[in-house]
Amino acid sequence: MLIKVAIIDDKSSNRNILKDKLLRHGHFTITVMAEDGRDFLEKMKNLDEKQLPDVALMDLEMPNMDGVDAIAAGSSFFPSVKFVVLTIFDDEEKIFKAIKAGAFGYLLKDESAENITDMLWQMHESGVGPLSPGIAHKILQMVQNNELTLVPKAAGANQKLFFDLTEREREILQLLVDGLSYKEIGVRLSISANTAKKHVINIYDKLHVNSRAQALHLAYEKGLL
Amino acid sequence: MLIKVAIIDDKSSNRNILKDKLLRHGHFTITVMAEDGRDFLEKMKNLDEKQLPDVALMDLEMPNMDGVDAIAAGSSFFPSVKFVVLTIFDDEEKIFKAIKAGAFGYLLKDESAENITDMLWQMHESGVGPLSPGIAHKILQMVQNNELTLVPKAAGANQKLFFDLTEREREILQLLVDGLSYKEIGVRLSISANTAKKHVINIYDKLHVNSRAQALHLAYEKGLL
DNA sequence: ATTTTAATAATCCAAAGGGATTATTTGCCT
DNA sequence: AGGCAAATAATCCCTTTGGATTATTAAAAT
Repeated sequence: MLIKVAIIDDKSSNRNILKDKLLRHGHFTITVMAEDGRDFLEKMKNLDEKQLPDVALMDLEMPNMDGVDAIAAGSSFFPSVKFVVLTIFDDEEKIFKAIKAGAFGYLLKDESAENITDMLWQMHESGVGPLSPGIAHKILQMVQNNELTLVPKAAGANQKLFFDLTEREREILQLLVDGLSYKEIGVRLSISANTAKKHVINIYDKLHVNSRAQALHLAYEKGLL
Repeated sequence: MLIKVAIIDDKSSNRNILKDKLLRHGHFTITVMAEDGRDFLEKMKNLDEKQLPDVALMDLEMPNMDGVDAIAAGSSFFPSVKFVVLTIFDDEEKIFKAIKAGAFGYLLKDESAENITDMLWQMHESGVGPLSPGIAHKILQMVQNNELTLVPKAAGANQKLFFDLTEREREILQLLVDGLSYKEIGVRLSISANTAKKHVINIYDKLHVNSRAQALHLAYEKGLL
């Protein structure tokens, strides 16, 4: 089974070199190539499930939309994709932001071709996010320097009592949360946009709201997702 | 030049196996063996400079004085020594405490003999603290789960992690999250609905989305509120 | 067997939302 | 003093939503 990879880098030479490295390894296939974050998200939207990458190798500094923003948006809208930073930058600010945005790993470009492919392969085998040693070290130092500190996790009894939504309605609510329009919901579920709309209005009725935003608010606040 | 190593572990079999592994590698010599933290500090006091270890491989759970306390005290009194945790424990609490105490690295005992000696050798060569991949992964997750958070280093420096929203825009995003329409936002902030709308569209621009639902999705997922 | 519920779908209408553009004012930075 | 970013506001245009209503079908409950 080939690992599907997306490559996002503003320099075409970088993209092509990386592509060659990965293809030569034999376990990877490239399904998306993009030259910046905007281009990447654009291309991801028009991708069918089969082509959805397993991994997105993301450069950080890019025009239009940088890597951190692309990871934040991408990891939110495509949660199955593992976003791995691949960059020359190793300053703490960028590392922290990228991780916070949802990066699953952080690799430095001065890593050898073998190391990069190996670490990605390891990630696929073990499910463990790849980190260049220098980055791991930086993170340790951030903790030691009190730049990072432990936050007591708010122990919350997470009870999800639904507002008597039917299964179909919960399914559609989830798509609302994901930001789809009636049309898109229709396509996704193979029903007409009109029917999708009818469901949504029924949901509003049950939740006693009258807009998407309010429905999402409730859904998030009350843990209906 | 041989790397001088201290081994601190309460089980003598562990100590001896580890010692053999390191000696077999050829680049290491063992200058201290101790069976707990207290024993370790005791022996370190009565050591001349020549014998001072470069690295201390420290188990965590030990009688009398555990590894965390030993690292805290040891890294304070012997700052030239790199303390590396070597343990079977990988729970977040222990990881965090050990790092906080001054651990320079954190290795898991299920790592192969070659990996451990290699990583210690790497550490000596590059000055970078060794981390088992599983530990690195745990730390990433801690950051992502908001269990670790960036401490405001310069007081007041308002953290805008990504998307660079202005204060006004964050304020308006919050109102979007609360389900208000342009009109309502206008009334609430004493501005025209048109201006509210302009702000919202600017927010969409920065978040790279094009609907309320998508904006809320990002806001919730990435904690922009 | 019949009633009820859920899912499907369509149509009409008014309101709100999204996008592009242009313009003015304010305060901050150099 | 001049330049620049942010907040304010309006207008035009088109799409999407939200709401109400009606209708058909399949499945579940009574």
